[in-house]
Amino acid sequence: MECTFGCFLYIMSTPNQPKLTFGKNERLKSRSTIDSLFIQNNIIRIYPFKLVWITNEFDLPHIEVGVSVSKRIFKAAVKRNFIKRRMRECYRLNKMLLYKKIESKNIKISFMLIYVGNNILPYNEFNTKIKQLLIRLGDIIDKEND
RNA sequence: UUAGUAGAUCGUUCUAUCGCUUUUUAAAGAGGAAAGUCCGGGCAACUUAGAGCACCAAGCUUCUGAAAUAGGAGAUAUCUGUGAAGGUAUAGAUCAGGCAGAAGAAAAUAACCGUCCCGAUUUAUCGGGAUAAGGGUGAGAAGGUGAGGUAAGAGCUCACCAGUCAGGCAAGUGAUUGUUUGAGCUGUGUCUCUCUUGGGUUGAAAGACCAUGUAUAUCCAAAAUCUGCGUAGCAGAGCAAGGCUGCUCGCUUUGUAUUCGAAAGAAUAUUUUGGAGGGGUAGGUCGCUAGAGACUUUGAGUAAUCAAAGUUCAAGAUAAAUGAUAGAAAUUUAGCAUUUGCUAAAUACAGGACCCGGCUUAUAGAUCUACUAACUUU
RNA sequence: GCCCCCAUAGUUCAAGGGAUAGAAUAGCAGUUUCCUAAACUGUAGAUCCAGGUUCGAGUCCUGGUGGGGGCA
Repeated sequence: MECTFGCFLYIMSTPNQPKLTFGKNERLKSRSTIDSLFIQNNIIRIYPFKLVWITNEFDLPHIEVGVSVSKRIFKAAVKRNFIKRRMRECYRLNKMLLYKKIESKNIKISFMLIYVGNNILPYNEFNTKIKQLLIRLGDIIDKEND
């Protein structure tokens, strides 16, 4: 509650920023990039998430995100959908953290969020953990490009 | 009132902010099972000269249905339940064939014990025969009870009862039921077998279309070991074949290989370069949502269902949308308090993936109809 | 999404519907040895779950549960 309220204030205070959307072109879809992503195998782990990422050169600063939950751990399709929706929602609300870092660079970052936990955590934990993940990913990309 | 049985229905609602998918830019956006993928169909591709056998499935009657291991209404037998009800089975062969562990004398043309007769002698045993009334076993033991009959017995005979088969009469569309006549016809289960009906295979990752890059079938043209200088040839290196020789080193000739030819050359094959070019990978588009549709009313029918009239149709994603947060209300449960409030908790099973019809399984809670049992009151 | 297969001792595998479900190995106890190993003897341990058919199911039928594989 606290968090969403904060985000809302952030938007109101800086109206020139782009909207917090998460449309079709921001999703990770192509099979070949996913394959190469898992071959490179750059991993960041913060329980209950795992993040696999890769960078490419591109005309604009651009980010592609995919989301995944194992069928082994959660058998019911309802639970899997629920987790994926929450992950997408949390990414959508916090994605400015990453976009700020790569504003001036022509890079395409594509990464995949994988849920590794055994049970469903409450919404606040989702939010804080995904924030941590995005901040750490931004730092790593900064170092590599400088 | 409590506990049940059968059938039918619903399966949280509203507001605000930030988003997602489709597209007509203004709307719409997940179920009764969307699930399991157990049946059946549409649709698509493949195979297609026709027929039969094999194989698989179903098997009481009748109606419905596009069809079905589907549904409705019934029939008979049997099991469960006090009951309302529910489960299961039911084509044919009294006359085809096989099998039935252990137990038991014996599991089907029955003689172990027993009963009876005859003979023998060692006088309490042996041998030969007759006999299914009695005996333990077992899921199942040669229809049951009584009388006659007999050496002893036996459907051997008779009466009654139960069943089977065949015929008649009555009821019913029919399965079947009731009644009557006749035949001494009478063990249980299961499989093979016979008959009738149906079935080609694979599933939207089916299939159709567009097509960048890379490689390449095919066609056309040119060239023929490699490197350097450089476009005339030269130099160097290496390789293959032939010759000299018994063999190696070495020397020498030719230059893509094979065949034809005296030769020039021709044909075929291989490789390279350039051009044309088909299939087709990544990716994309279609298939892809108006259908054996849904709802309401009326009529027919016990019902499944059918007919007519009217109204209405706005999910179409593809690493895969339909959400998140906050607030309010509703329902249930528990506690406090006490008949109306407060507090807390909970609100099931579960998420479309081409579309329909069924079946099966999961499911908090709520509602309606009919019926049953028990208790109470009148 | 569609299609197929499997489930038996701790593990790897057997078992035509028929008596108390078998073998190897691992476990435990004992014998042997100064001790250990090897060897020998004994012992305990199991049909994924729920219904049905049958006189009788590990096996046959139905429905669930779990695991594995294939189709680009």
